[in-house]
Amino acid sequence: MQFTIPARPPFNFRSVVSSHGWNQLQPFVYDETAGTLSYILRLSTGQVIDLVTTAADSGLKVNSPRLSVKEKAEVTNILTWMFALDSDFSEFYQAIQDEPALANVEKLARGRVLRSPTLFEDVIRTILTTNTLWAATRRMVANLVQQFGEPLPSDPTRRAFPTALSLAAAGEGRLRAETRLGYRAPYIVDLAQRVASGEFDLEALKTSCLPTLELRRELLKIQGIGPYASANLLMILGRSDYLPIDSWALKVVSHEWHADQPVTPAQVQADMDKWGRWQGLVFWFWDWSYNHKDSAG
DNA sequence: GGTAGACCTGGACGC
DNA sequence: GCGTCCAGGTCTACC
Repeated sequence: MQFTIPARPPFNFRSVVSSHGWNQLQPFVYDETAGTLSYILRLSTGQVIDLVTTAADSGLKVNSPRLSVKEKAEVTNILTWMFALDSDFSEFYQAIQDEPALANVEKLARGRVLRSPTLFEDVIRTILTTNTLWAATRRMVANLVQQFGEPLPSDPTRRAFPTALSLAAAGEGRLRAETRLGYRAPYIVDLAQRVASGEFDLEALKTSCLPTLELRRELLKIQGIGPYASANLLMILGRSDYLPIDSWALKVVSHEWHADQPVTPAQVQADMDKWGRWQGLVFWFWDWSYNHKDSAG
C-alpha cells in the first residue's frame, strides 16, 4: 500500500536523508539515484516490514505492505519522528539569515536530522561511532543487525535493528568476540539490560521537557556516552545548544578560522559561542571550506 | 577540575 | 605474511 504523511514546510526529503551518515547504516538502505530510503522496521506486534520512503509534494510518500489502521498509525508516528516532519525551524532560519556560509540552509530546508525509530537505537549507533573509523562503525552496526535482528520474511538477508531484549540476552562475550564491538560491548549490554528490564525509560527522553543541561546530564550517565556523543544525541533530540566536537570538527575549524593550526575543543567552542542555542545546527550545516579544499585547489 | 594512560579494532605501512 | 604504528572518544585513576 502507499500513503503520504504531511510535513511542516519547508521540507526536503534529500536534506533529511543526507543530514548525516545514518543512511549508510543498516537497516537503512539509501538509493540516491532513485531517491528512496528503505528501513526494515519491527512493529510493536513483532511483525517485520520493509518501509520505502520517498519525497512527496508536501511531505513523505510511504510504500509498505498492507497495514491495519492501527499499524498504519504506528508507522505514521514512527516516520514522523524519524524525519522530524512536525519540527519548526523558522526561528533558526531567522537567526542565520545574514550568514553567507549558511545561505543555502533555508532554501534546502536543512535543519532536520535523520533519526532512528527509537532513542535506544540512536544511542547504540552513536556509541559505535566513538573512537573508531567510519568503516568500522558501519561494520559493527551491520554485525549487530545481521546477528541479532529479526529477519524480513520476504528477504531474510535483510533484518530489523535488534531489540533491547535480544542484545541483553546476547551477552558481553558474544558481542566482543563475534560482533567485534571491542571494549564497547559491556556498554551496549548494560544499556540493553536496563532498557529491557524497564529500569531505564530511555524513550521518555524523546519527549522530555527537561532543560538541555539536565537532559545532557541524563545522557552522560549512560556508559560510553561522553561530551561528543551526548552533543550528537542532543542534536538528534532537537536540542542544538552543544557542539559534537570530534577529530573532524577540530580539522574543519582549524582550516576555516585558524590557518590550519591545531585547535582545542575550547577554541572550537569559543568560535561557535555567538550562535547560542543554535550552535549545534550552525556547526552541522555550515558550508565548511575544508570539505571542498581539493576542488578549490 | 584537569590530565595521563588504557581500552580495542582494523587499515596502512615497512620489512 | 608478519609485526608495528596509528586513529578514533570515553573511562578511570590520580593529582
